[in-house]
Amino acid sequence: MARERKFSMDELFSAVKELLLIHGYEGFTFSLLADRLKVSRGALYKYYENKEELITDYMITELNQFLTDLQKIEHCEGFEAKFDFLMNLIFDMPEVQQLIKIAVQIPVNVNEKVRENKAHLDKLHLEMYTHLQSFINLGKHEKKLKAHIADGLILGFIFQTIAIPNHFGIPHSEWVTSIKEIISHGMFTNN
Amino acid sequence: MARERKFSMDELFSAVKELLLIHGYEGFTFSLLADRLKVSRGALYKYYENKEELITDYMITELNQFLTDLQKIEHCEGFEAKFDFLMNLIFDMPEVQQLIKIAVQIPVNVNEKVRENKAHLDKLHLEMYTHLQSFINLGKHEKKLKAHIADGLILGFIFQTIAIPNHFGIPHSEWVTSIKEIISHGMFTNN
DNA sequence: TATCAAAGTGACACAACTGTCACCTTTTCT
DNA sequence: AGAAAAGGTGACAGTTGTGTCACTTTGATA
Repeated sequence: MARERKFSMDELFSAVKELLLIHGYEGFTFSLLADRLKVSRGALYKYYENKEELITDYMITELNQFLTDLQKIEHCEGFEAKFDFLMNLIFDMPEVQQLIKIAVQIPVNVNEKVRENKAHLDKLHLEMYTHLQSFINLGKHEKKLKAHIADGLILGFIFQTIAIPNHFGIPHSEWVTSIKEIISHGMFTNN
Repeated sequence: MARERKFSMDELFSAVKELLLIHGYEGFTFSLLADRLKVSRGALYKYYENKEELITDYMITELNQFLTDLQKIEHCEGFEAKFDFLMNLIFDMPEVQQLIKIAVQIPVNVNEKVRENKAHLDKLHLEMYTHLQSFINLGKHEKKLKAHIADGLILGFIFQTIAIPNHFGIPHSEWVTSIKEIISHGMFTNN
């Protein structure tokens, strides 16, 4: 016994994502979002008390999605298959890195709900790193990854390179292939 | 015949930089800046009509500095020396990449001054790429850089990797050495 | 078809940022 | 000492965002 909603949760979150990436955390407002969803600003307050709650809620959903996909890395046999899987996964969600950076900016002292959400986010973030850590351990154990390079750098490297802006419009498949090659064997020739 | 200023141009710009990196373009305000400089907001309007003028002006100074330093790459003999020089240069200004991203967000339709500044910035940006382009050409000509990897990707890669956040506090020298190694020869072993 | 709960609206009061300006302060030059 | 010029201040009006709330709309169900 309820009226139909003018926007689905999916539409809401995809609008949040879009606006966050364009305007950044501080530039994101309920007014922008309401306009975008063709709804009055007041309607949004039926669901969230403030933008911090909304954004953290969205981030949790996004990170959960990423983690669910990431779990499937276990189905890949051996380091190289896992590496390929991971690269493709990250290429499908190139914004994850940027969103995590935005998440850090959210103040915690807004209310209890936000504190909870941030804690939840931290948990997910940690879980993500645990998974990736075991991937790196495998790579080093199989002697595929250089042992003397710090794990944190390997991780950071993989995430960061995905976010390289393709200013010159290089075709996607060439782009992906080349990035994989640089990450694996560098941009220098072997002479 | 004038009164002493409460802040130097250097202090102004370094405050702008700091606040920009923390709050992003939309989160940057004259109020924040005035507080930071311990000056009234009105004082800032003696120098700049709005934040767009101020930010673009700052960016021009920053990019000019970077370019001046970059020119010195010509003093290095051969590709490998130039590569080392460039890596060190970028490591000394890891924020350049992030600032350029912010520059893109500045709207052009504020006033004539801002339009001019943006055009100037574009010119400097292009000049920077021209320099780097000839660096890459040299690398490919000396057969040090893989010829089949697009120039735009090589550039993007170098810039982007510098900005990898060192979350785990790996010592700077190890960090730099490892990044150079990955860029040059990848993170895979040669088996 | 009458009811009721969820969804949505628009107005209100408040807070923050913006741009301007009359006025005050400090310094230097004559 | 007095004028001139640049630096600095605080208040004002305007705009945009925030959070709340009484009220209306919608649609399933009893």
